[in-house]
Amino acid sequence: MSARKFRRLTRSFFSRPTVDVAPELLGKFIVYNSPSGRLVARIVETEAYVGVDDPACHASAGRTARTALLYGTPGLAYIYFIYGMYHCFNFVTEPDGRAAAVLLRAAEPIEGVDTMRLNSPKLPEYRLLSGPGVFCRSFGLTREQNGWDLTGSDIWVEDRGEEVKNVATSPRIGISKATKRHWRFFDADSRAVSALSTSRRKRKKVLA
DNA sequence: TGAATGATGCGCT
DNA sequence: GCGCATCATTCAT
Repeated sequence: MSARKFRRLTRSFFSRPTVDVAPELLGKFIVYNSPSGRLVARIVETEAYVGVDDPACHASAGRTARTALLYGTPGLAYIYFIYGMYHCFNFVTEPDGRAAAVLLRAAEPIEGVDTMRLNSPKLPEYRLLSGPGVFCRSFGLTREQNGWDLTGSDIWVEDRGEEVKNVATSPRIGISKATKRHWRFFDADSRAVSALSTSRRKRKKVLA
């Protein structure tokens, strides 16, 4: 039960090609020592945003004050504000100089469910972290945590030796560019995976 | 049950 | 000004 036996991901894990890092984050556990207690979640859905040549990646618009983080140290958090009310959480990837990141789209609540419920009332437990905006809201992550080191002592990622049996891919969600790239990765056996309501219902039927 | 839309603020042209 | 890596609610069927 001790967290001691779990292997924490180091910076070298993130300092690799983004399309390798994104699927490998599935089944890993993100741990956050939040002000309201320890939060743990199992990652079940990610997306790769691969550098200046990926039209969907923020870095494709060029290096700006906001995107400078993407070009820097891998293993940092890139958190941005979107649609006037939500935040999206990313793991910065690839070596210094290459601007890329992995968006965390969905996870399963493991510890700190009561805190998540306070942040996202009305949601059933399995949907508390189902979607990038909802994940940040339930975890209490905002731009205040932008640039935090994800290999530090406040927030980190653990490999608990669990395999994800069925990794599925699809085009990335909510973007209008580069939709041919199937750079969304998810655990096909998790009901916490985000999706448009239609496909989610179909998924539940298949699983039932 | 599925499609459409309103909320709401900021970064960039 | 416009568009945005979203979500919850409303509306049509």
